[in-house]
Amino acid sequence: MEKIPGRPVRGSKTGRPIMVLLDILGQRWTLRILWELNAGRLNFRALRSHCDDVSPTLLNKRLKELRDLSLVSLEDEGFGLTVRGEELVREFAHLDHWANKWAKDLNIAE
Amino acid sequence: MEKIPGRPVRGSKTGRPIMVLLDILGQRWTLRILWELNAGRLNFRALRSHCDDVSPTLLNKRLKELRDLSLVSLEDEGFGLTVRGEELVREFAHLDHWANKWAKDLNIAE
DNA sequence: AGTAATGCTACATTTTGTGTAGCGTCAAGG
DNA sequence: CCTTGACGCTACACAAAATGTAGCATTACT
Repeated sequence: MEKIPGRPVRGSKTGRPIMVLLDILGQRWTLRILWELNAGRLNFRALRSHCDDVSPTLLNKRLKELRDLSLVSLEDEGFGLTVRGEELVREFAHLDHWANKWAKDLNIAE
Repeated sequence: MEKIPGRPVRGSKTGRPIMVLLDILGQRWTLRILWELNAGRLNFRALRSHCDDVSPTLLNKRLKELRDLSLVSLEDEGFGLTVRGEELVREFAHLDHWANKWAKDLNIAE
């Protein structure tokens, strides 16, 4: 079934946009794909290798979803984020920095 | 296998913290759990019902991971975010607002 | 015609998630 | 004491999702 805000989603009968979003981002590789595309456009095979050779089956599935949701587009230069996609990634753009700090703290704490 | 920054993860041989993080957040219910706990402490059963009755098997699994990573803690008042967990959620705290705008735009565009 | 690159599909296997029932522990009430 | 109820959590059979490998169809260039 297609995932669209307003439509109920696995894990939420309401279809509240935030729940749809969390459901989508909580699928394997979705976050990673957005992350990799944020660094620049890539064609299918290049994106695949950037994503540690995720299976093409799944990559294609995710790209379809992301394109349906207007977060990713495919143009001559390859796959890339739409304006909306860029906006979304910007919302958690500090994750990289945070993750490094977190990792450092964890190593100390354990 | 345990998920810890520095350790290779499904989808990344390097173990770069950001990759570990994206891998964890990209598991079903992880983002949602953090989101629900961000609104306040909850006990196991309450959290479960907030998460649309996710299976206890999985909820327990996720909570274990999140506790290992010092993002969630269990105290007398129930499960809740640690200081680090709160920090993390803050990194994408604007998602709710963004998701509403996104949903509105999508409905117009389709 | 031959070669190479593109996005993408098929399919058998493995991994992950689901749903229901219920266990073991503990604290309060009768 | 002995139920009763709430707690975190586990067992297990079933279903869904992800993986990995091979390769197809199309386009463009030689």
